[in-house]
Amino acid sequence: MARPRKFDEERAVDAALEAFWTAGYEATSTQDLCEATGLGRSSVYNTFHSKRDLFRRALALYMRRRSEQLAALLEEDVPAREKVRALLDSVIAEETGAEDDGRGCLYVNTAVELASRDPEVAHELERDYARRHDALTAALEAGRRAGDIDRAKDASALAHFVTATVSGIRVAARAGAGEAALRAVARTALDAI
Amino acid sequence: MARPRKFDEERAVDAALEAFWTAGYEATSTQDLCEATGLGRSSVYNTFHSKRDLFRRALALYMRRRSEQLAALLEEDVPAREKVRALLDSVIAEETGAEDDGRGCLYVNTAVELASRDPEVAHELERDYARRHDALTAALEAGRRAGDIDRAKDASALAHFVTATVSGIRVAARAGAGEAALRAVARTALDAI
DNA sequence: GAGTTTTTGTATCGATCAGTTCAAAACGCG
DNA sequence: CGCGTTTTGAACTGATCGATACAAAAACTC
Repeated sequence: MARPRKFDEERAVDAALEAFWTAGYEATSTQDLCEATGLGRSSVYNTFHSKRDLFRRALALYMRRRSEQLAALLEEDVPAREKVRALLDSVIAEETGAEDDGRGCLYVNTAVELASRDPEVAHELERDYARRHDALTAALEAGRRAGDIDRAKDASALAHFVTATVSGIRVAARAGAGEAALRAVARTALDAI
Repeated sequence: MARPRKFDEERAVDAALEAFWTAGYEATSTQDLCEATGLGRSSVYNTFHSKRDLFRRALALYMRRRSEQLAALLEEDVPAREKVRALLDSVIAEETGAEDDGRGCLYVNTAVELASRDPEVAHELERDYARRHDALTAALEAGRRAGDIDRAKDASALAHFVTATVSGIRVAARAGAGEAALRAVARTALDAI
C-alpha cells in the first residue's frame, strides 16, 4: 500500500531499552533515544507516539526477557534450593560484573523512579511481580514436596523472601557493598530457606 | 556587618529534602525547590550554590536522621533479635503507611537514581552504608555473645543480610507487594538470624 | 508510470531546564 | 544618619526538554 519501514521495530525497542536501562527514564532524552535507535525524531514519534510509550514498550521487553530467564533457571532438574542459589549467584554476577557498569536492574530502577507517579507503570510492575512470584512459589512448593525445602515453611512466603533478597542484593551493590558482602547476604538468605 | 538572612538554613534544607524525597533528584526542578523552601532563586543559589550541592546537603541531613533513629533503636535494652524485628517492623510500617504516599527511602532512591553517575554521592552512600553496617554488626555481635544469636553465625554477615532485607522490603513495597507479603519477608528473614 | 499512502529529514514549536545578572532593599555599624 | 555589606526579587541567559509541522522521498497498487 505504501512506503515500508526501513528499520526493525523490535530492534529499536531493544536499543531504547539499553538507553533507559543505562541512564534511567528522566535522564534519557528523546535525542538520546534517536541516537540509540538510529532513527530520526519523526520515525520515533510516528512509531512509538511518545517517550513514555516507548519506555513502556522497552520495559515490557525487559520483563519478558527476565521472565524467560527465570523460567529457564527454574526448569533445571536440580533441587529447589539449588535453583535459588543459582538465582542469587546470577544476580551477584550481574551486579558485580564489569560489563554493564552499574546500571542495575531496570525493574528495580523503575520501581524506585517511576512507580509512585505513574499508575500504569506501577500496575505493570505489579503484574510482573505476581508472575515471578507465582513461578518461584511453584518451584519452592515442588521442593517442599520433594523434601529439600523445610515442610514447615510456606512456599509463597519463601518466594516473597527470595524476591526481596534479590532486590536487596541489587540495592546493596549500588550502595557500595562489595562482592564479599553480597555473597554473605546470599549465604545467609539460603540458611532461611 | 550586613543584612541578615530572614530564613533558617536548616529549615530550608529540610524543605528541599522533602521535595527531593518525594519526586527524586531529576524530577525536582529548581523552581520546585524555591517553592518548597519559600526562598527566591537568588537566596537558593547564594546559599547552596547549585541544585546538586543542595541535594547533597539534604541527603546528608536525611542520613544523619536515619543514623540517629537506628542508633536509638539499637540502644534499647532488648535482645539483638528483637532489635532486628523492631527495625524490620518500622520499615514495613513506613512503607505501608499512608502518610508519605510511596516516596520510599531517600537512601534507596538515591542509590538507584544517582550512584552510578555521581561518584561523590556514591561515596557518601558508601560511608553511610559502612556506618549503618558497623552499628548493626556491633548489636548483632553483642547478641551473639549474649546467646540470643546463633554463635555459629558471623555478625558482620548477618548485618549485611539485615541491611539487604530492609532494602528488599522497600523495593518490594514499591513494586506492589502487599503488607502481608512484606511481613512474610520479615518473618522469614528473622528465621535466618 | 500516475496516483496514493506512509516514512523520513529538517526545521521548529512553546515550555522548561539550571544558573546568572544586577540593582534595589535591608540591615549592622560608626 | 550614611556607609559598607549582604540579601533579595525579578528579569533574563543559552541550552535543552518533549513534541509537532510540513514537505520531500520512497514504495506499493493499479
